[in-house]
Amino acid sequence: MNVDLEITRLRESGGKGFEKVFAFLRERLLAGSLRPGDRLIPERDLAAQLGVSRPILREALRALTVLGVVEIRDRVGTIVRRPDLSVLNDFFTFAFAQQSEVIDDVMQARIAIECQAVRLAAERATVSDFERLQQALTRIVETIDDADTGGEADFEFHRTVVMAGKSETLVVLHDSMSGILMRSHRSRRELLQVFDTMKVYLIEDHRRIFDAIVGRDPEHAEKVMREHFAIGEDFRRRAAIGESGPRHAP
Amino acid sequence: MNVDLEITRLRESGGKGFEKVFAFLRERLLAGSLRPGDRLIPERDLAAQLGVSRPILREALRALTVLGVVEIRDRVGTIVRRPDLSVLNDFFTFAFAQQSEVIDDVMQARIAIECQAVRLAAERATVSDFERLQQALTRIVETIDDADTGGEADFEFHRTVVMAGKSETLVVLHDSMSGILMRSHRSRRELLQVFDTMKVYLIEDHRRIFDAIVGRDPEHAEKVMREHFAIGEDFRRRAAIGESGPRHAP
DNA sequence: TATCTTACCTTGGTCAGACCAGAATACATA
DNA sequence: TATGTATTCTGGTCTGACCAAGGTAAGATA
Repeated sequence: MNVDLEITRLRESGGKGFEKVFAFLRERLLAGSLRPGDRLIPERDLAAQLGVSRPILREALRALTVLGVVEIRDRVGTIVRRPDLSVLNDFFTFAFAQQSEVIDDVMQARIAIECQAVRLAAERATVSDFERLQQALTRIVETIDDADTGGEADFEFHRTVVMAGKSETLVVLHDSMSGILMRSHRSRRELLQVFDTMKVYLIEDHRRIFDAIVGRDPEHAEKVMREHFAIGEDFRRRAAIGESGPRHAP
Repeated sequence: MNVDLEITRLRESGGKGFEKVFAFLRERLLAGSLRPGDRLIPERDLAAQLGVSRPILREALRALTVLGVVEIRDRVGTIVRRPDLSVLNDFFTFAFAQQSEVIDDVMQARIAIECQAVRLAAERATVSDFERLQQALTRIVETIDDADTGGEADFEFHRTVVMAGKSETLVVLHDSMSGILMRSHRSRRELLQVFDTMKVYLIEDHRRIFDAIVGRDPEHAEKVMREHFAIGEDFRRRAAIGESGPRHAP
């Protein structure tokens, strides 16, 4: 009954097809009358009830899909999902990719995320996190001479730190920027390897971060992490000076 | 020519219609061959070129629309947009509606952003930033007795701080979370006002943040900001304890 | 009777072609 | 040259259809 009323109001309400259907579903989702795990009625029926064609309904469902609100399972049905923050990944990828010359700016966000995450990690990390960090650290040492795998090991360590912070939001944000940072990193990493002191810096810094986390010292952990970034920035600057022109063609 | 090659690869690539089209457009967008302001070719032509039907293409375009990447203008065409933050508010709305625990987690991200931003602000803030901060501070004092405008003034001050950091990325991220945090803030703010000491805390803390920025002391600025959040968290906790049941009906 | 097969129905995935209304544009006219 | 009109183009939507595979229940088998 309740539903019928809403649908009646839906037909009257402004909006062109897609808009009204999307708004309708959005309301139902937000109001909680559709809860995670629920299965929507078949597309054909739903389309009929909403007074739109199936393609239009599917546009709306697809829109909700990219928002992570529902999941369309082939030959099964449309299931309401508990949205996880991973959909932000898509968005940030787009958002950041288009302002491509702002890598340095994105770096500020990465620093923000990691400094907070390492604090949380120092408080919340479990024994398994310690193990994972230890492994990542080992891998950094092992791959110290290789640019490719070395870069990956570096990122992996930092990612492990963030995950040890147990904040899904921070993890997602961090992952979101990893893509572009990774890309920019790839283009400069050869340069970095020319410095021999780099190796020491890479290994020692990460070990100190690890120690601070294991030592349950958030304050110190952040301090070390911040220094780590500062030194990295310094290396990068020095490398840039050696480089003739930092402009890449798009 | 280049395009043809990609399209050929597209046809071969796995994925079911929608998936491949979405992935294709995504690549073009990310790669930068499609830039903000560009108008896509007509749906009919694009669908034909991609080897899918128009409804499927529209599903993909709709998906990109909710991500804020493109804008479908009726009877005009599909225009590539530079994604703005409003999309994120949509998302956080959904995420929040179904699990209120996210708030606490998002708060960690806000702390991360602001602590980094306040550091940058201490380094980069201009005289006009100082003025804006001063104004925001004044407004906090003026609205100290009103829950509604007081909350806004509070947020405005923090937003001003982030903007003074001159990092576009941090501003974007911060704005993204403002929506959801604002909403949660609204529901608890009455509770906070019961403490008289709150007023002192609110005014003094913000003034100390302001002073640290003006004093060009990043280290201290972050410290004060962090303490500010810690105390706020403490107030919130105490308020929660005073409350009988923190569960809200959905 | 209990279990295994199999045929059928449902459901999402996709397509083709069509119609509409309004924006954009070209063109004819004053 | 300026203006108004006709045509084309574009998104918005609908209809009806076909496919492939998951679910299910009737029927076959042990």
